[in-house]
Amino acid sequence: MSKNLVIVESPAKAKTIEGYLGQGFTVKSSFGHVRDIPRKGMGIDIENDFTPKYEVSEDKKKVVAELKKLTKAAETVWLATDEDREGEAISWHLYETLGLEKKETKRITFNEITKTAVQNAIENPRKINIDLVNAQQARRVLDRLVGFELSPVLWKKIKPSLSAGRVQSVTVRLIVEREREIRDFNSTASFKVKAEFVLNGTVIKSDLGKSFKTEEETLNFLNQCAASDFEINNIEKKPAKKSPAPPFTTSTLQQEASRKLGYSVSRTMSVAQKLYEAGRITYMRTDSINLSQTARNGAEAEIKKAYGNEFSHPRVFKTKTKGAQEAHEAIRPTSFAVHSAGNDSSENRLYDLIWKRAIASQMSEAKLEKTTVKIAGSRIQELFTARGEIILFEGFLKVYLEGKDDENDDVDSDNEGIFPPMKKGDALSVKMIEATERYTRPPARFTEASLVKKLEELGIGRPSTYAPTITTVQKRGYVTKDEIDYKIRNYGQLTLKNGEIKTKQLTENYGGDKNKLHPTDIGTVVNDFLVENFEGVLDYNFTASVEKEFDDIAEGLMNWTEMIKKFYNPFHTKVENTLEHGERQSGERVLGETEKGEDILVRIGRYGPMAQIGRTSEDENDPKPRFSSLMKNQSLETITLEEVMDLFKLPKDLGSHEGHEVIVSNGRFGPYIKYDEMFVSIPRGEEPLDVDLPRAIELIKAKQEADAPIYEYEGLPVQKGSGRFGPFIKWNDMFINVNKKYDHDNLSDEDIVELIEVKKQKEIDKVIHNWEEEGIRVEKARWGRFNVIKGKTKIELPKTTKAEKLTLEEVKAMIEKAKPAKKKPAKKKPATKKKTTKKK
DNA sequence: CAGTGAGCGAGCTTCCGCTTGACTT
Repeated sequence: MSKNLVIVESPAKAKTIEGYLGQGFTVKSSFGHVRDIPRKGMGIDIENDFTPKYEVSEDKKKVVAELKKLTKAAETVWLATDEDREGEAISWHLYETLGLEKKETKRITFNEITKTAVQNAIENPRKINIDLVNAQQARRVLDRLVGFELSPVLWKKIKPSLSAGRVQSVTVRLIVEREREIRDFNSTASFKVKAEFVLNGTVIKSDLGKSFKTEEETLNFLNQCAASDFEINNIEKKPAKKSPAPPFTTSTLQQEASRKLGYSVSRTMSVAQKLYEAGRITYMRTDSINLSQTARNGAEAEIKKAYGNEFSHPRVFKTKTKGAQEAHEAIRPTSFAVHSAGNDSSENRLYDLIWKRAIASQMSEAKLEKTTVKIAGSRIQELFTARGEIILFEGFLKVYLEGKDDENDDVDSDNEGIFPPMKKGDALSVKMIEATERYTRPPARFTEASLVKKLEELGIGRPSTYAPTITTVQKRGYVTKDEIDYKIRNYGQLTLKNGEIKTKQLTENYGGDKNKLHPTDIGTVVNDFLVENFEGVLDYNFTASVEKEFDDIAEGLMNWTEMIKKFYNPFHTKVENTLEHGERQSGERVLGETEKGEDILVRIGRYGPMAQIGRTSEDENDPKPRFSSLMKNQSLETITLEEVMDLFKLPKDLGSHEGHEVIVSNGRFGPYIKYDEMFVSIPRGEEPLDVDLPRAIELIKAKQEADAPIYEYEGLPVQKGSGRFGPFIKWNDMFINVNKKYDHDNLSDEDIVELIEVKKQKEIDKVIHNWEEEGIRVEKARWGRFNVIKGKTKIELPKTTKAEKLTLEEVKAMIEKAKPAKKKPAKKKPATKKKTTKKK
């Protein structure tokens, strides 16, 4: 047993550091926080100075037990968790749970993992900083109070199981408000003019500073152009510089990987995690843009070697990010000498991006020369402008240029670089002048990455939570990335060529989006409710202002329970008031009424957004209201009366085909055709009301073909398909992923047999118990957990379960206990039976 | 939940941050 036990947060870090410390030191990891407020219940003694009740988290019991054992054997325990608020708290929780009062305990920190930094830390130990710990407790308690008091208000006033919190609710707010900006945006059109001139055989592209409101004005202008002589009016040359961006933080890595590689933020994180575990890059959850001295030296050496001395320009970057805690370095390669790394192409590409960005940050500026040429026409007032840029010295551009989010930028008339020799007064001939009608564009919807950028600017959330937050708001149904259909509009184009003006009418798509975040109806209703009643917490500056107070607590200038009390008292009063007086919210909008005077309205129902004709009345003899779900691409805020009336035209009987009825309807998964026990989805963009019988039969046939078995194995059909996790084959109710190794379109019979056999063996391997006569199985499940399965009932058991030792009796008892919790809809009462066919 | 949109109402849901995990349709 080793004399010294060092505890860090991450196992990969533990491995590295153990190498630096050598004999006499054992380095272990806590895997993050080990203790927390219980998952269920408030877990805070509000009456008693907000004392939090802490317990070792279920999935950390094993880790804690092992650390306890090692602690006993060690002479000195070194708490080497991160140097920020959460890290300090982890150390304190370890101190408390491992019983370190009786031990020689030292707190050490380093914000870079280099040999000198680690050895330095060992020579300069300190004590746990309880002020910093208290700042973390305040953060934790505040988040629990906000989350667990606001959520129940939503359950009562809107819908059960909803959630609210300091971070997620503001995230949703950003998306809801952006959508409203887009909806309310007044798009105006104007004619933008571009021209191509020729000088000594070279084409010069340019554009006009002014745009024209009407076609008439534009035509007039082009007529003047046709009668004009053009000449160079002015030439201006200006030197310019470009500097490299700092190395990556979590947020900027997510943005660039999204722009340049098309990765989602969670994919970026999991690919980066692999590179980190392989020792290729430094820690990927960081808000720092700082590089260690060792790293800067490494970069300098590599730049000089690979590109030459003149390309090297060592730099130290200072963060401007609000609330940055800088417990780690920026994200960089562990060795700059390694130009390429990773086990597959996604790892390769991300590593390449990280390497280039970090290297570029230590390289010289690029030197440019920008040229602006003004061109005048004899019969027009306005000047055309041509711009060019020449690179005099590449500098960092040799390896890397930061991407841009697409902006409202129609200017693509920049010349590639060099203009032909020219002087003021030179005559130009017109190759073409083109005026195109362009609409102003509303702000862009957020992508995952641009949302992360915004959150970081507001100081909301942390590197470790950006990706999970985006998942949460989607999982709660507040936000989706569903495709938004394009609309079509006309625009005009006037072209002057060879002295002749031609007019064209063209069409373009607009308003559609793919992979962009937008709110659902429930997200919008929840947001409006929260903003109206809890403006303080939903304020974009709420986090920033409490962060300031956390800083004061960390400095020892403020008492944490005082701070929480000051927040909680008015907040809690507001919660109580809202519970008592707040109205139930359903996002209801009355769109009109029928001839009989019944309301036609839309609102959120038990199963989502719906339309309704008539109201439920007290009198049982009154007719029941009619209901219909909204289509996926419709929303409460924008649906029209006409669209609502169309909904009630479904289900629609199209007639029959080969002895079976063909019915068009709208369901949980969108519009579909029902035909002989078979459901066929109607493709996106196709109006269900426009589908006629021949089209329906076409779709049915296509589906039958796609579903046709591709093989038969042990008497059961094998089908193929493509789902959320890529291509699969289906056999005997099992989904079997077909990985890239196979050609999914042309699977051979041998491939199919192999895939099935491998899957079958996997299924057998994960079974721990199988009581066949009872129909009960115990199987291995994800995260080291176990599942008890009986028919459709599935109970998840924690990791710590000794699954092998479970007896049938114990398992049966579990199933019994679990049953009442599983709410099963009541059996259909014969009394509510409806007619099976609508037609008489 | 791919025909729904109440029900008597019990008992449930929920936060943010720090880690890794390696399954799912």
